[in-house]
Amino acid sequence: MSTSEKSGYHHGDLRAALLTTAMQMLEAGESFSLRAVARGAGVSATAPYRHFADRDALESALAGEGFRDLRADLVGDGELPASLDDLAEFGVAYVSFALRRPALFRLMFGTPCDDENDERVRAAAALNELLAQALAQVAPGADAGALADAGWGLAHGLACLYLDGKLVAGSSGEVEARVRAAFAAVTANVG
Amino acid sequence: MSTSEKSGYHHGDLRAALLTTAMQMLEAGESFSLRAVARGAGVSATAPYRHFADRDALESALAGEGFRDLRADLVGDGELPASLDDLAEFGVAYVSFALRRPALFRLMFGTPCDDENDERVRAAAALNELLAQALAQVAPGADAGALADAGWGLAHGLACLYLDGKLVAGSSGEVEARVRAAFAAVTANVG
DNA sequence: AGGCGAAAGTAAGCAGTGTCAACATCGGAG
DNA sequence: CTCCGATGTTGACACTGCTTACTTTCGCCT
Repeated sequence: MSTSEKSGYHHGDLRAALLTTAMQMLEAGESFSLRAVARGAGVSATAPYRHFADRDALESALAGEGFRDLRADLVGDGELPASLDDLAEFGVAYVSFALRRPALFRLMFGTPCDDENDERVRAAAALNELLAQALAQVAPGADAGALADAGWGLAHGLACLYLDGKLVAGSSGEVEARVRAAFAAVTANVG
Repeated sequence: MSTSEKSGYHHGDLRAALLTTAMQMLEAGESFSLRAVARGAGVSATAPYRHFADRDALESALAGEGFRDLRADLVGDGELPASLDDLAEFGVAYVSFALRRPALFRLMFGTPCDDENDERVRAAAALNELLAQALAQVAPGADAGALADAGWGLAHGLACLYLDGKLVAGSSGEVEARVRAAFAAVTANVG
């Protein structure tokens, strides 16, 4: 009870509270409105405008969190992939993230990106760099750029297609298996 | 002037007119509203409800058109790909479609799919089947399913990433080149 | 301590949206 | 010719993002 509800008028840390409730709505349901977020934080409809320029700014902040979380998921055990098999696990983790937090994933990628939000751009760039490093380490000989594009593209594409139900699998275990198979089919003799 | 404006009250072929204006808005700007579409067709705000259950139904119909158009683009010259190089051209065409008609592409894939729209589902399935056929023909020996997943996933992922600006290229020619390179990096020794 | 400016919140309101219910109009089958 | 069902219209409701103007509170300076 350090940074919360001090007086009833001034919230204490509204910005964080708004991000939290917005993220919860994203995880639970699907869409959210600024007004609903404000309501959830127990605050008037226009209060969020003291902390976010507009709806897009809130969404960008959430997307930034999303990129950091995704990066954390990918790098989970703290090691970059050292082999092509490890690379496939990157893909599996990427797709799992998308399926586990679909609304967030859509927010991160589905929206036309306003490239004016520093935090969001930086978080996305960090993710990009992580993938490039991983790829370069796995296949030092090959065309690193093209391979990085392909790796990210494949993971991202599978994530989107499973998310949209364009590709269908019964269980999450089956999804993982098929993602591994797709990576295997393609990395068969690379490097 | 065969199927248009007969009396001023009854439109003649509102459903088609709505789809046309909605598609035009999609091509030109970004988003559209049911009301704006109705306005564009010169009709009251609620008239569309005689032809579409709700906004989603209109969007699904547009998405259906999109899937058919995409299929036509991919199969343009009338031939399925006979080699891996041809397959890369599939990917190039896929990405080009996404970049040429971004709003439509987002509508087709970005929206949580309501799988109750027959037309849309059928159109998407047709596209899926086309890709599977193509892949099976190119690499008859390999794991056809996994390869089809990988091919579609790679094309789709690159399309999304370029569309969102997560991958950046100066000209459309450069995009094409990088898509080809990504496919090449990955299909190097497949089959 | 006290007061004062800025920060953080509220209230009222505008334009726009998706959708519903009730009403108007017209073309075509009987 | 008449009437009925398909097609369009009007009006309204609840909701949204956002602006403007007002109020409350915090914290710093003297």
